[in-house]
Amino acid sequence: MSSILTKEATQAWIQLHRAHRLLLARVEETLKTNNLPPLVWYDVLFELSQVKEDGLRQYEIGEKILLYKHNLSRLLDRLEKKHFVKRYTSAEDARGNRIIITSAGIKLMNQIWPIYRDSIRENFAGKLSVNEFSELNKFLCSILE
Amino acid sequence: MSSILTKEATQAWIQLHRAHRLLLARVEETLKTNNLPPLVWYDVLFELSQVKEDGLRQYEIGEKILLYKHNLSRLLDRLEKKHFVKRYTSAEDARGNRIIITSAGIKLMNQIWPIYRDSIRENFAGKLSVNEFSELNKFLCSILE
DNA sequence: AAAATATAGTTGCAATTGCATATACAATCC
DNA sequence: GGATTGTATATGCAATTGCAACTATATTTT
Repeated sequence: MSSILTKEATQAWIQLHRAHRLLLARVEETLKTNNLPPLVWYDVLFELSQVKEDGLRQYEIGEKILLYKHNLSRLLDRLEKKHFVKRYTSAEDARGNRIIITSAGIKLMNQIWPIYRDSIRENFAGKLSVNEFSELNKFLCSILE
Repeated sequence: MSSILTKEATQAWIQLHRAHRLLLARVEETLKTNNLPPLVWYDVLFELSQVKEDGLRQYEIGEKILLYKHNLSRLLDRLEKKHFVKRYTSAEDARGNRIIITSAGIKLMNQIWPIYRDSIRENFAGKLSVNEFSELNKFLCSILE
């Protein structure tokens, strides 16, 4: 609760948010200029692509990508309207539905990834060594615990 | 341009964004339950409080907190309507204006900070040692270069 | 110095997000 | 097993954000 707030922690806090904002803005800009949808579409499609054919529940996607459930619900509306995902009801729990990615969704993912990847390369991957990224990742994981 | 995208860099990329989203969500939630405005209000007021009495230009604030100019313009509308900041025209450059923080703005900042600080303490400051935060900060600064 | 270009900020409108509440089903309690 | 509480998702509405175009002034070019 009342751990000390050092100068170092404060500085890291500020830089963390600056880094995120700047990097995200650059990726979004690149996607936009390539006529691709916002990054969060990719995030959802990616999570869906990682699982077997019976897909994911909305709340499972929400936990992975950290989005309010009502916003996810409407994001899925948009994705479904464009046929990138499909909702279907499963007997398992009739309150909700399961979401699966369609082949069009996979195709879109494959369109987005090379652009996204280049943006990560250009803005991020060259800035630190492998060991430094490994350290950075370790720190961030500790923070998320 | 085409630096290699290692597993380590990719992992760090993902964790960076997860960490940001989670931490920001927690801070915003805490602010809200304390009937305080969103964090970006604090960001603006803080930047204004760091400078002398003649304030900042909009584009200067924008550079610091990384916000589109049109969104900043309207954020300042809201802040000005509540008398937390004031716009005034300076002879220096008649295209724009300068923004200063009011005493009410300073008061609001001082209300937000203890809550914000507690949230940083609780969700962030205890997770790493001083040296680790220092390293983390160093890495993040390298990324921002 | 007039014309062309760039910069600072604003505004209308559409899309998205946040907030509160609603609906529908599940799980638990008595 | 009926009532209560909890969970999963959806929806109406207001606030915010993103996008494109616009106004006004500065700067640069010729």
